[in-house]
Formats: sequence, structure tokens, C-alpha cells
Amino acid sequence: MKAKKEITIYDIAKKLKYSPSTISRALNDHESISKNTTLLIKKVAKEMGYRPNSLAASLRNNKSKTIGIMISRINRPFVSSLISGIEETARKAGYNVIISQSNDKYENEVINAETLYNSRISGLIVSLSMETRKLEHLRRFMDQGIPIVFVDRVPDELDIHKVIIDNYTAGYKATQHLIEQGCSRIAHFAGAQHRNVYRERKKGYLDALKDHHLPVDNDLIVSFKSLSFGEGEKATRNLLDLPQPPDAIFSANDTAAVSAIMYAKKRGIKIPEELAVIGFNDDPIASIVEPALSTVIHPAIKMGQISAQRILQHAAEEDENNSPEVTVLPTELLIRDSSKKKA
Amino acid sequence: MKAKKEITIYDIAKKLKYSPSTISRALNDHESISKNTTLLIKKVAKEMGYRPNSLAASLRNNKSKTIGIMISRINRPFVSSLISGIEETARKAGYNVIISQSNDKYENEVINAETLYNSRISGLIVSLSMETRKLEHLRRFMDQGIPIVFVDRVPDELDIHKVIIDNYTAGYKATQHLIEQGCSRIAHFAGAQHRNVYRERKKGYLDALKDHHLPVDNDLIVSFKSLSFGEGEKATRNLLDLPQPPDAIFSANDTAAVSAIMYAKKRGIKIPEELAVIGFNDDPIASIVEPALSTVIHPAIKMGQISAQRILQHAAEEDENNSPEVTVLPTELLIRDSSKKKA
DNA sequence: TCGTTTTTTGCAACCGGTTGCGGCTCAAAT
DNA sequence: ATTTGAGCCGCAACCGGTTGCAAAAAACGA
Repeated sequence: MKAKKEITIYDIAKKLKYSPSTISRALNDHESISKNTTLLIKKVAKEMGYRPNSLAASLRNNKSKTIGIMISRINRPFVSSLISGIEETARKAGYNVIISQSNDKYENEVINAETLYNSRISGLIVSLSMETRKLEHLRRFMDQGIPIVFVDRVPDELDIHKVIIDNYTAGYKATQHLIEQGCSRIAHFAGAQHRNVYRERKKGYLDALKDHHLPVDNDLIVSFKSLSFGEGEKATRNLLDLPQPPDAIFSANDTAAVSAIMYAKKRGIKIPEELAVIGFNDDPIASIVEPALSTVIHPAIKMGQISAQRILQHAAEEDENNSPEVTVLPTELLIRDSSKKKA
Repeated sequence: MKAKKEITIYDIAKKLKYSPSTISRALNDHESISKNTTLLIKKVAKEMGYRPNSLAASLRNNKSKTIGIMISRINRPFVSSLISGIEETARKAGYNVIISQSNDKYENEVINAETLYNSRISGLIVSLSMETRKLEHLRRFMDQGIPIVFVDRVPDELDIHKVIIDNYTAGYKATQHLIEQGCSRIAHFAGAQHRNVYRERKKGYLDALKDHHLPVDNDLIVSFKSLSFGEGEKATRNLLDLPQPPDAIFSANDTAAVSAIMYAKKRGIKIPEELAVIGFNDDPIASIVEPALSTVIHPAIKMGQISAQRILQHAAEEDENNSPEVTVLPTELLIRDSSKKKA
């Protein structure tokens, strides 16, 4: 249990009769150190088993090679894939990733922001909690020039970095697909409307109806709090009990869509003949439910990769030409059996 | 973009005419500082907007308040729940969590271990990659007295901290349940046998058969590489093509179990009448597939919480009475329709 | 009142890299 | 021979807390 002494640059310096500054510079490939010395120092460093103390460097630079992530909850398919993408690219660049969950509570997000700030992260990737409406808790990062990239659930502000999908078009296409299958009373499971993703999906839905001269029936638009399984069942029951029940549902997520399918089947409703269903996300459950759920593919891992790249790229540039970039990734409609009325 | 100056303990010291040492001690509730001064200092610190620079403290202590996690892949239901539990308890204690994925490659695990080590984490939680057979890459942590807690996929060594479930009993009970349903030719989808979890589940399966005087037929035991959906389908096909096909399957995970159900149904096999199926993990897909999959519940979040607590507790104790603890959590058999032959 | 104990606080070194600025060396230019 | 300058490298301060040891202050006892 004796803690073996760590090798420092001072040890290398002493051994090689160089100054610590030279060792430091050599290890960082500083140009003002000759090729030969650099090579020698690196060789000896390796031999001695030197490993850099990133804490010391971080302290000096007041910046740790770490990317912070703020998300709602890790154990959701979309989120964990997102993180997976971030972690992968961050690590390749020698960055660590630290994670904080808000559990969709604004309050937690504020606390986590503070903690992450104190950790001197060099960049922050945020997918907003369901509750969040203000960005005050993130102001500090901006003031300090710490790059923030918003991903998926982003604020409406314009001059910020975003990595999103085209929710509007996805919603439009999903609805249009249902219309093309011959559906005319299409219900929509809508998420919280102050979150861009759900608002855009709904807008796409509405415009698709409009463009195809279908009436908008507010009874068919259900506002969800969390798009959970239970909520989905209840909503489906209400819809099916309507005097004129819908002949299709476009749900803003897969969980609710699957619950609709399962509940409707229990009632003896034929899917997709009597009720076509399409979801959003392509969660694993989408391909398991029967009939398999048509859905919109969300490039979660890629979104994570791109978000991380933005941070890394910002960290690499010494000057701060921070023109906020908005990246919109394409989605894809994945048609399975739950919406395929025509052969 | 002007980086506002951070408040340090020196600023507080100057303002209050105390020395930085006193400030530092007061903020850490050091006993040798009088109650009054402590209170005063804390008040002023708050007023001035002081926030501790954990990097500096970490450097001095050569230990950052950070827990490292090594797992295979984040985007798997069990793993993301595990992390969720770790993150939650770690954060409550003021610790950060940094994550590294091995993608089930030993090579990556080695690299990640090195990176985490260099980050001066104060503890490490590890669920081994599928490939890992040696622990050399973790030796460094042990030598430095950095606590390691293994979770779920753990090594066979005895004198280490482990948080696991009783895979043997779970496997035994799952198999026994199938036997009680009247099944006599029970197949097993087994995972890599050098990983404790899969080995134990198989042992439970074998012992259950033995105890109920059922023969062990090696044709009915399929060795999987990764227990994936594709592998599951193929294995099921082979089993059903057998002269004497099985009347039940106990799969070491849900993915393969679900694939078996779906494939068998496609062949017109009745579940559970002709083929009873039981899985492991209770992934979301388990409750979606039809008939719903019986499975073994894995307390993933709790496992994460306990693992984190172990680390925190070790960090709290100044003396190192490191008697390795092994925590075995109970599992529960969740009987759904896929295995319910009798009413 | 004065020495002794206990409490409270300060000094200064330390953790391990990083970096502005200045110095030294040696070759090319004048 | 002297100047100039490019190439290499070292000095020393710095990042912001932490802590052993000693000193100062307060409390106590005789």
C-alpha cells in the first residue's frame, strides 16, 4: 500500500541536466526546442515511466481537458447514444467527459451547472431539461468564453451553437406518409410545447395537414407531459372513445406510440388497417412491437460526435471567432408495418 | 468576452485581514478555527461570490473528487442505469463522474485505465469488457491505494470489492421455473464463459436440471459470442431444426430471448405452449414483445448507487482498513406470459 | 500578577506543470 | 573583427489551495 513516487518533469530534468521548462516544452512539442533534445527527452520520459499530471496543467491554464455534459437522464436510449458519441470523440482527442443528470428538473440543472463550472471544464454540451425556460444558469460559461453547444433540446435563441435535427420536416414527412396511406383523421401525441423539438414536430404535422387540405381537429391533438407509456395508453383510450376516432396517430416519441399500438390491439383495433401509427426516435422497442413501429430515425451518436467536435474545435482556435454554428442533421423515415396500409 | 476575475481565498484573506490559511481552514470547517471566524468567513465568501477551485485542491492532494467508470458501452439499458445510479450518488457527495467506454475491447480498456489514472481519480468503478482476462492494467490503481469496485462483470479474484447479483441462483430459479411449467428439454443461451455472470447463470441452469433429474443435452446449450439479436435468431433456428427441439429456452439476456420469441413465432411455434422462453435483465423490450418476456430483474441503478457508496466510504476513511467487501444483491424472477404454461 | 495551558491564527513550503522574458551560443553578414 | 540574428534553453514567477509547525492570543490556575 506504499504509494510509489510519481515521476515528474523535475525528475527528468535532474536526470538529463535540463531545466523543467525545457522538459515541459519538449513534451509539448514546443518549436523552440531542438528536434534532438525533444526526441531525447521524450525517450527518457517514457523510459522513466513519466505520466503527465493533468491537474497541474489544468490549474496553471485554469482549464481542464474535460467536456461537461448536461442531460436529463442517462438511461434513455437517445441520451445514452448521444453520450456514447460524445465520449468517443472526446477521448480520442485526449479529453475526459463528465456527466450530470438533471432528471428533467430545472433546479438540478442549475446546481449541476455550478458544479461543472467549478470543475473548469473547457466546454459544455447541453440538452435542456424538460422544465428549463431560462438560461441564466449558463450565463457564467458564456461570460468566461467557455463554449456551449446545445443539442437536440435546445433554446430558441439564435446566436448559439446548436446541433439538431430537422424536427419540422420530420414531423411533416411522418404526417404526409400517413396521409399517403389514406388516413384522414390523424391524431398527434405532442410533447411539451416550450421545447423546440416537440413544437417543431407539431408544426410539421399541422402544415402537412394543411397542405393536403385536411382539417385540423383539436380533439385529435393530445398534449403530453412526458410522453410516457402510461400517458400514451390513456390518451389512446380517450381517442378511441371519441365519436369519430382517428385512423392514425403520429406520436412525438416511440414510447407513447408503442403504448398506443398495444392498447389499441387490446381493444381489437387492427393496426395499421384501422389505426396507423408512427413514432419518433427508433428506440429498440420500436422494432419489437407487433406490428413493428414506423418511426423517424434520430442520428443520436452522430449528434454527440458533432457536438464534441464543436467543442474541440473551439478549444483549438486561439482566437475566438465564435460565429455560432447551427448544424441540422437529416432524419429518415423508417417505414415498418405499423403504418403500411398499402402494399 | 472579458474573463471576469475569479475570487480566490487570497481575495477574501485581504479583505478580512486574515491569512489565506485561515480562510482555507474555515471553508473546510477545520476544527482549529473558532466558530465565529468560520461563520464570518463563510458569509463573506458567499457575498464575494467565491467558488472553490477544485483543481488547486486536487493538485495539492494529488486526488481529484472524481470517480472514474469503465464500462463496455453506455448505450445499453443495464449500463446506462448503472451509471445513472453512480452519477446520482456521486454528485450528492460532491464528486464528479467521468466515463470511459471500452466497446468490449481489452485494448481500449487498457488505454482508458491509463487516462483515468492520469486524471487522479479518487476511485474507480469497473465492469469488465467482454474480452478482458487480465487485470494488469488496473494494478497501478491498487498500488496507489485507489479503491476499485468491480460491478456485475467482475473478475474471479477473491480479495477485491465487488457488487454483483447472485447469478447462480437467478439462473437456477429461472430454469426451475421452466421445469415447474412442465418443460423437460430446456435449452440455454450462454454468454462468454470466462465472464462470471454468464458462467454462473449457466451453472445455475445445469444444477437445476440435475436437481430435477433432467438430462443435460449439450445440443441444447448454445455458446454465444455477444448474445445479439442476430445470433439469437440463428441459434433458435438451429435448435428448432433439431430432431428433438427444445420445449423451453433460458437465455442469458433479453435481447437473445426476444429474438428467439420472434423467430419462433415466425415459424409458427406457439409461445409458451410449444416453447417457453425466459430472459435476463428486464430490458424495455422484454415487456413489449408478445407474449411478454419472463425475465430476471437486475437492480442496475441500485448496483450503481452501492458501488459509488463504496468508493465514497473508502475516501472518507483516513486509515485504510480495506477489507474487500462483496455485496450480492437479490434478483427477482419476473414471470410474464412467455413462460406461463399453467394458469 | 505571572507562568502555563489551550485556542486561534499565520508563515512558508508544497503540489507539478507552464510561460514571458532574457541570456547564451554560434554561424552568417558586414 | 564586429555586428546581427536565429536557435536553444533556463530563471523565476505563477496557478489556488493545503498543511506542519510555530507563534500569538486568550483563557486559566496559582
